Amino acid sequence: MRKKRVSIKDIAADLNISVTTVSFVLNGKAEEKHISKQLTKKVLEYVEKVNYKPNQIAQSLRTGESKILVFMVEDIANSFFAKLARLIEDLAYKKGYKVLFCSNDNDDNKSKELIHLFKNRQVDGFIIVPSPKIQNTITNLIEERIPVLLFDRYYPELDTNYVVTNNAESTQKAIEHLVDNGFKNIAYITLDTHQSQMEDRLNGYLEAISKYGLQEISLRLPFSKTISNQGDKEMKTFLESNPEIDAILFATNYLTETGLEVIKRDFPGLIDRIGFITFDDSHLFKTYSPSITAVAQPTAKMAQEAMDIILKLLKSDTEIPNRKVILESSLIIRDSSKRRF
Amino acid sequence: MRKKRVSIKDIAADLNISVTTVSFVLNGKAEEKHISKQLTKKVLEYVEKVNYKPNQIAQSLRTGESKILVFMVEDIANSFFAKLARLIEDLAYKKGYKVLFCSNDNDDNKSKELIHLFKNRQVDGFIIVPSPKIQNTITNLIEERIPVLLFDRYYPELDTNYVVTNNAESTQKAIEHLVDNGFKNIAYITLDTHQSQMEDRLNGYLEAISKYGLQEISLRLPFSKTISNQGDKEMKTFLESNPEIDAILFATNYLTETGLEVIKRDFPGLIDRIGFITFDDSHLFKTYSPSITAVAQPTAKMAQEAMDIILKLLKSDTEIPNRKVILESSLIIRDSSKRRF
DNA sequence: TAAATTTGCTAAAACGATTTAGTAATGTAT
DNA sequence: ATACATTACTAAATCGTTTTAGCAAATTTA
Repeated sequence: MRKKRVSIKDIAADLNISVTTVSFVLNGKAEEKHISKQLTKKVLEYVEKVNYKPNQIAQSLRTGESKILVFMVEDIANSFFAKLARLIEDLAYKKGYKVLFCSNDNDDNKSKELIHLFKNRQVDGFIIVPSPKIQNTITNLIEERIPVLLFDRYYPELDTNYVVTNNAESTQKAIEHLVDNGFKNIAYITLDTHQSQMEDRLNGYLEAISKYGLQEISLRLPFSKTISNQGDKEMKTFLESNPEIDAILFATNYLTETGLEVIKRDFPGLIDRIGFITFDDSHLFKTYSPSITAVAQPTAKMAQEAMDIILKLLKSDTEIPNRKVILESSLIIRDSSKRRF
Repeated sequence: MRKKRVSIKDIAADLNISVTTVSFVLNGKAEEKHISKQLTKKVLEYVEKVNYKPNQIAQSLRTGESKILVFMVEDIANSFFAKLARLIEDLAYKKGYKVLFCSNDNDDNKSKELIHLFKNRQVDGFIIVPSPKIQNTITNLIEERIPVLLFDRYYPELDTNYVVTNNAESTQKAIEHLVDNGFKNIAYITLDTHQSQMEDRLNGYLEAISKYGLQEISLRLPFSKTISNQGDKEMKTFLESNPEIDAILFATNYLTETGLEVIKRDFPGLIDRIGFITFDDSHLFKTYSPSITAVAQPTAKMAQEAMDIILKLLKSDTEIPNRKVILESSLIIRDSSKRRF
């Protein structure tokens, strides 16, 4: 049998006063509600003594606030999202919010289910890395005036708050850098999805390619939930049938992992002859052979902006103009993208 | 103004019946409570029509159950824990539980604060990667009969449920493997903490060393919250002052990251001459140069066992015997630990 | 046909907080 | 002396469920 926790009622009974009084004192309204200094002190001391902590579930039911935020990502095991999760966790706790993380696998049904689940738990707000087509669900949230913020990707046709990075410019810069280093046949390996982050990255690549009058050589892999070895075979045939390739840009981190495997296994020595850039940095890229050039997204800033926005939404009851934040990624240049000879 | 959600009361009013009846129907007790088939059907259909979903906060308040589990780790950004988080998330959701992840930075105060925080939120259970000295807080939880499970590390003096891996045997095997490959001066780089997982790993190393009559060469770095470049300088001087070292075993993943940086930066070529093994595998180790041998903990099994245990605890009101699960890690042998010449 | 049982349903308490709308007692202004 | 304000506090409603206890009508049993 679980020991009964002390409630505000117990305190009131023990002190022979009403729960109202206790509640007022606990909520710092003693003065405003004309509770005498002595009684206030007495209550506070007793509360301290019995180590009373209010039941947050009851508070939530009464106030409608849960002090819980949801951070929904594609996959919390992905290092990019894990990193962000940690940053957001820290910022949220500082403001008295807890964070429920969940992974949607970029799947619409899962996203919707999760959102409904959390609505019923009265979470206070959502930071969402949206799957391809959940505009309606997002719209519903907005109409119900629940704070929502899209993250990492957004819907161009939907007027919402979002925090993303300058994806097009980033790939563009990456390609320019490769061109500067003498690479001419630059391949791009991405996912076959129309989500903004990927479309933007692709557009950046295409624009840069056309700007320099280069050939487009791209591989668009279907999105699959099994992240490991995604597109293994496709990449191999792609590289075999395009032997002119002298540089590759990968659109996201797990594609890069597979890419490195394929290259190292099936094309020995190639890694040291081609230009190689990936989206999303990893600790190990610094010491990899060759060290890997990466587009690093400003995770700390992204988390900070996200929290700023969601907190603002939480505070104001009145409609406030949507904020659309686009942060700059930086190209961390390492050996893999330099002409080496 | 947030649109008011439909409540069980609304439904009762709309159908001109009592909330009790609605509740019974919704909870599948229609038959047991002798609610007629027709009325049951009517209620169900109406509920479906207005898309009613019970308010879980109210349910929690009434039942004392929140359907929320806490998974407290050292750092959710650490790939080992992020991976586990995802596995646990998936298992929990299948059973109707949500998971709150939080990071304690291996700090006792933070751990305690978090635990208190969540107790007030009436979470149903805790899976905890405990910081060095929170035995008392854990004991309190147990005494309050709240389901707890220690994870990744445990307190030998505390009789609790836990899921860990065979750390001592793992490092022992790792050293044996290095010995088999002709390495003789095997260094061990670890954290200066007395937590079980690290003590066990150290003991495994020491036993193996003494078994083969080798010299102990170990570096114990103070634990620090800033994970990046932890012990950078110490490692450098350690390697400089122990030039006889021909192999290194790293006790945990972030030490390995720093280790690789130091070796690649300050001791060019060394990585190809020494034996190198790390605890915790990474995708990139497979294609690293040289590919890195790693002790891989059975994350999927760990998560599964953890959920099994916590679910059992959640179900039974009666005391059940503590389960102490020790799972086997596997040594994934790659080039870095082989004698190469 | 009376008693007992079953059927079909509901009123109201409870979970633990917050908050509105009071009351009684005292103090102040006119 | 009367009206008005202020002080110090509280009763009761409320949030949205679950659950206990119970009632009236219909049905079965004796």
